[in-house]
Parts: sequence; structure tokens; C-alpha cells
Amino acid sequence: MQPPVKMRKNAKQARAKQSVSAILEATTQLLERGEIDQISTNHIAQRAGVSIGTLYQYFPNKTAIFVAIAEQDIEQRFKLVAESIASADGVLAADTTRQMMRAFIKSFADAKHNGAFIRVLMATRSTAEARTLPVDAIAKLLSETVSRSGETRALTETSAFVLTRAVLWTILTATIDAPHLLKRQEFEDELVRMVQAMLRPSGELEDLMS
Amino acid sequence: MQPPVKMRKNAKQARAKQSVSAILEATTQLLERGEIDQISTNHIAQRAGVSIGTLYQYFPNKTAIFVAIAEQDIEQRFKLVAESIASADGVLAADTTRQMMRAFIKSFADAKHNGAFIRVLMATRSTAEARTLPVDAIAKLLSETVSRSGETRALTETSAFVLTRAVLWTILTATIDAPHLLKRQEFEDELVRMVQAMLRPSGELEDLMS
DNA sequence: TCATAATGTGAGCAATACTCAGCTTTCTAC
DNA sequence: GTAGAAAGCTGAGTATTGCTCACATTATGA
Repeated sequence: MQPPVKMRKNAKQARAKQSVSAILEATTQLLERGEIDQISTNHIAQRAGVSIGTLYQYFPNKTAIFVAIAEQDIEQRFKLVAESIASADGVLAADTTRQMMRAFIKSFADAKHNGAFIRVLMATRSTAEARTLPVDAIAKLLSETVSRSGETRALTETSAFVLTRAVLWTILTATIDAPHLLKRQEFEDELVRMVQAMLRPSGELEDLMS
Repeated sequence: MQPPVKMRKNAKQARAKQSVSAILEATTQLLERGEIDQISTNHIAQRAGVSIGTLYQYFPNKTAIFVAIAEQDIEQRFKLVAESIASADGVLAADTTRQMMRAFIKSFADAKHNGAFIRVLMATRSTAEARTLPVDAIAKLLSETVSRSGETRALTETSAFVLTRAVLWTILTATIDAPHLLKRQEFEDELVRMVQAMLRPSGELEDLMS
């Protein structure tokens, strides 16, 4: 596994790795218990049981710590989704899509401190430290799985971008702004509808419009 | 027009209003020329030609300034979109939808310093200071306009949420992560496809799937 | 065993967000 | 016009922050 963010120095000894994970763990705990801009690096170091100097030996700045956590978090969720696709028992595109959406929504509806993580994700998306999310890998996986059924069109760079970002950010903003929607069957239905429409061959849609 | 953010004090005299807008203008300029977390309140006050005390008389904290700018910006874009709907010369839902998407995408593709504004929008979405975006008003407007043609389904709270957020955030992330997409016809096409699918009566879609 | 590399430390610096007590300008009522 | 009140402005000062650096400690490997 590649390092989650550009670290200032790579931890080689076990002792150092312990320090890094203690810092991440401490930050996560603080994140669950308060607002993001009230967390100071000194406080993180203190709770992690390391000195402030150690913290800055591995993270180039405060933001990098949040980025590391956010990327770690989203990567974990994507792994969940990938599993849900792999284990999809349906052969139809609709079934696979639904299974995937359900797994993804569920991962946000379940946890208690989602808000904090997504706020971090948003806050860090707006900085130069953030790297591209592994979202395209998911798009490819879905596209390939679903296309085996022969009912779908091929995704281009553009259509894949629109599809993946639409789904991801709709769920993210829902988690923050309207978390009650995550529990609704209708929410899942709407996302499935959206994805299905994006995957359907072009001809069928144009037929409807004319 | 309601005040854009919760102000600490409402500017009543012309002199005070001048101060507030000078602060916002100065912040906007700084935003165009640098990273958001390198902008200090003292620096803003200095460039605005007011004292730091004046700044804090109207804005409860630094974030509130950014929130004010972001909301002002997005409100302006929505106004553009609303106009594009009102002046839509087509009677078909497809035409109105396309006109709207084109106007919205264009507003992001044209300006030079979009990145800064969207970063601000994202950064401020992740704080408690942010208020709900006037995005639902747009959804209602589109829904009503388009439904006059009789070709569409009624939007519920859930479907309106999914539709509007999917469009908004796809364009926002595209502006930051893949600005070249904004210039592509295909990008517009994909968004239109998505919106159309969300507006279409349910029956027609299910027919295709079975 | 010992030189070298890796890791850890925390006092301290520069910069920051924000306050407050007192000042100036504008408004209002007569 | 004038006096008192209200609104607005000021900037030195405070507490806190992000981050550095010179040095101490621990691990590695030949």
C-alpha cells in the first residue's frame, strides 16, 4: 500500500510507524469530538503521546494530517463498494447497480461520525495537498462488470466522470445536509435511476424523447 | 435582499456599508492571488483600508467572510440560470434543460478565478457558518417550467435533492479537478442526459429495463 | 563495538485570530 | 444650531497557533 499522503519522511522503524499511526488515531478521535478548526497540532501531538517535533517530522503541515485521514477513509469505503460489486449475485446491470448503491449509501448511513469525515474530505479537497480520489477505479470496475451483461454503453472519460462524481457528491452532501434521506428507499431508487440512465445505450433514450 | 451571512452587526449608515463591501472586495482580490489559508484577517483589513476592529464589528470570524463571498457568488450564478430558464425559447423539456445546463456550465467555464471560489465554497460548506444553498429554488423553477410541457414526473423532496446536488457538484468538481471537460460538448450532453432521466415519468424507464 | 542513520524532544519564534477601551462621525429631536 | 445618543472606527495588545531547529536518544549493521 502506497503512503496515503506525501510524507515528509518515510517511517522505517517500527517505532516510527507507531508514532505516525498514533498521530492519525489521535486526530480521528479529536475529529469525532469537535470542530475541525479548533484542533491544534500541539493538541494532536499531546494526545498522540509524541512531541510536536515528531509530528512535523512526518507531516509537512497540519492539513496533510487531515488529508491522510480523509483519503484513508474514502479508500476504505471504496473497498466496500468493490466487494459489493464482486459479490453481486444478480446478472442484470440493474441488480449490480443497486447492490453497489446500497453498499455505498449504507457505509455513510451507518457510522456515527460521518459528518466529521466528510467535512474533512471537503475541506481538504479544497487544498493543493489533496490527490485525485480513487474514484475512477470504481467507475471502471462498475462499467466492466455491468457491461458483461451486454445491456450498457461504453463509458468515455467524460461520461465516467459525470457518473462517478454525481453519485459520490450527492451522497456526500446528503450525509451532511440531509442525513435522513440516506435511510429512505426512495433515495437509493433515485440514485439507481440516475446510474442506470447513464449506463443505458444512447439509442434507447433518444427514442423516448422524439 | 437579506444579508448574505449572519453579521455581527448590521451596517446602517452608508459609511458602514462601504466598509463591509470593501472588506469583501479585498478578500476577493486576495483570493484570486493566493491560497485561501494564507490570507489573514489583518491582511484583509489592511487591503480594504479599514482597521481590524472594523472588520470584526461586522464579521464574527474569518470564515464568515469567506462564506459571505461564496454564497454571494453562487447566488449570482443561480440568477443566471434562472434567467436562462425564463428566456428558454423551446417548449420541449429537453430544450429548457439544455439551455439551463449550458448557462450553468458556461458561468464556470468563462471566469478565470473559478478555482478559488469553488475552493471557498467547499471549504465553507464544511463549517457550521454555511447556510443552505438556494439550490432548491432552482429545482422548483426547473420542475415547474418543464412540467408545463406535460412530459415529466413531479419531483419529490428526495428526487429534487438528488437531481440538483448531482448537477451542482458534478460541475463544481469538474471545475477544480478537470476544467477541460467544461469546454466539451459531451459534458453538456451527459448532464442533459442525467437531468432528463431524472425528470422522465417512471413508467417509461421501467419499460426499458424489463 | 562503534560509527552512522533514524527517531525523538520541546523551548521558542513569527504569525495569527480576535478583543476592548476609548475615540470620531453621523443622526435626531428640539 | 446644538446637545445628546447612536453608530462607526481605531489599533495596541493578548492568547494561541503552526512550525523550526539545535540537540538528545535509540536503533542498525559491519
